[in-house]
Amino acid sequence: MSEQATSQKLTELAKRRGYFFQSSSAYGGVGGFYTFGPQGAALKGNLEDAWRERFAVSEGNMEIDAPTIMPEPVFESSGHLDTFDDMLIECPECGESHRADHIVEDNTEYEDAESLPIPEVEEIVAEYELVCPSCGAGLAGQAIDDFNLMFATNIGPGDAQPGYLRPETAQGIFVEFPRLKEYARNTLPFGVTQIGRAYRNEISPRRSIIRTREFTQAELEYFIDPEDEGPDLSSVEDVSVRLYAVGEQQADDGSIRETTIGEAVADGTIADPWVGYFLGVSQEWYASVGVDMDRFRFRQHLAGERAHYASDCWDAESEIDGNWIEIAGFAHRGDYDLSKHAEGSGDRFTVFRQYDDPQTVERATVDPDMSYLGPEFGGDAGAVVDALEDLAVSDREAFEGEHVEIELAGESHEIPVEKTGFSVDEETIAGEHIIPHVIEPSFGVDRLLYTVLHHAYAEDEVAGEERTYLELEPEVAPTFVGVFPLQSDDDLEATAREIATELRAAGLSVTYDDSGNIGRRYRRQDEVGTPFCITVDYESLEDGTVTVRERDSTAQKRLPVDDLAETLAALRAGDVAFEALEG
RNA sequence: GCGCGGUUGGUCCAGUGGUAGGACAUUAGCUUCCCAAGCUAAUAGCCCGGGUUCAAUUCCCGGACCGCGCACCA
Repeated sequence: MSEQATSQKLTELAKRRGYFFQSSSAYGGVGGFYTFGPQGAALKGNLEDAWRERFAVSEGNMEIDAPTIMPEPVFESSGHLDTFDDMLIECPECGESHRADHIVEDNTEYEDAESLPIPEVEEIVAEYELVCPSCGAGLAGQAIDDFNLMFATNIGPGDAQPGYLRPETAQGIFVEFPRLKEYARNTLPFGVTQIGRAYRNEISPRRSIIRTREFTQAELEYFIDPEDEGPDLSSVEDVSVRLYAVGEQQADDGSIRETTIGEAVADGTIADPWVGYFLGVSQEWYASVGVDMDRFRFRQHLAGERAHYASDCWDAESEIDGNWIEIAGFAHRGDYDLSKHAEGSGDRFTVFRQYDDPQTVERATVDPDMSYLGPEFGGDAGAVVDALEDLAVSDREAFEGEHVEIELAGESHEIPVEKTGFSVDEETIAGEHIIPHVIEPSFGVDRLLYTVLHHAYAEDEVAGEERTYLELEPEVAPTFVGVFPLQSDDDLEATAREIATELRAAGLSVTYDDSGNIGRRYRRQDEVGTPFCITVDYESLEDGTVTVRERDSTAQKRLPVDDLAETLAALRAGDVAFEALEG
């Protein structure tokens, strides 16, 4: 079976069995939007729960849930208004679209064409007689399209304030930093997670749910002290990883570096130990939810590819149809985001770092007697105070005599020292305000879901009949167990329904099915990836046991109904293997 | 956004200037003591708009959507 065929079969299966499908198709459909069906929504929820458990709960991080619409100034500060705004110019000859700002920068002395207004760029194109990079046709007179990847909207009625649907969830965390740091009791490091939707008005959505206009991200923003030397790597240093670092990419000979997190951090391949830590945690987590590690790697961003503020950046990639797709990004963003929001908002986006040993400094200050300076200098009194303050800092000795001399507008004035309130005090400085740095692991949930389905897709033969099944991990499988009566029979059906009800009460995702023969029902569950099926037969009515059948092996065991909920819960949690069960 | 190809029951496809057929799936009944079996029946479809025509699912034009290539993917 070719990879291409797998992808087509998977899309067909996803539609037929309720994993995902094009939205609004009754109205002709709309590009780049997908609805997750009953199975897909459950799988997505399970993946999000697993992510939350690993990256929020286990790590001791805080989860928040911010709005998807934010006002324009947020995106002015974050840089998205500029960088998500493309100037496209279309060639009248060959019809290809190009970035007008790039053409201008490449062929003229203008260096930052992106920041110029569109009419000006159009003028430059005409003035320099710039041509299409593809076919050489002249571009003068062609209109430049302003294309912003962010969805714009208005907040409130009337002269509403402009807002945008967030193009990434991260800003919802960054803008709330001043409050979030309070919840973290002003101590670094701390992490904040968010699982939510983000929106990008893609020019050309493609390839099923891999590139859509509305998608779900699971992001962690981990705030560290800029001088932080990194985490304890002992829990991840032995994790084997496949790294497609800059060197391998430049060699372009298909090589990949097989190493461990510990080694890669030690030899500097992974520049930042925090990034290394999250790569290790993520790889193990990906494996636990069913990503095939033979079709998984970490790829380092090339210098020209990463954002200017990111010092080291890696993507997690999975292989689909022979292509590598990005399913997560890991970036050291420095203090870029918090600095920008501090600048844009005027709020303080810092944490107070106490020194190990408080520093004591001597400070010379003045506390002038205004009842003297006021009458004496009138409107110039304020300027006199400023001059005294400056002088206290720059020249304490000036205050040693009876009078202190200051210059004001070229004139010299003498002021009695006793009226200046001059004093030298010891002051203790306990620490300083610092802007934390941010490590950002950012996961694409939809692409993960697609990868998990793709990697789970399997075909085999059972008793001479072809079978399609999804080898989903029990922890994330949307339906965990199917319950069937062996055949049409009131007693069997009643017992089977009872068992289904009990298992649901125990918190398991159960489906009941009495339609068609038993084999057909097994195949139905195989195709949606249900890991276990339970069949009630006549023996069950007598001795209280049922057949439990495992999806991947199709092996069966007879197990007592009394322990069923407990046994299944253990199977789901991975505490026990099916082969190891007595029965 | 450009180019090429495509769009017919739930799914995958065939086909036609006189409004359609198969396979699988689904539902009901029969059968069936563990892997898509069999029999009977039922449900269900020509992407949207305009044009040509006595008549358009079919031909033409435009649009939407899907796939692939180019571009884009901070």
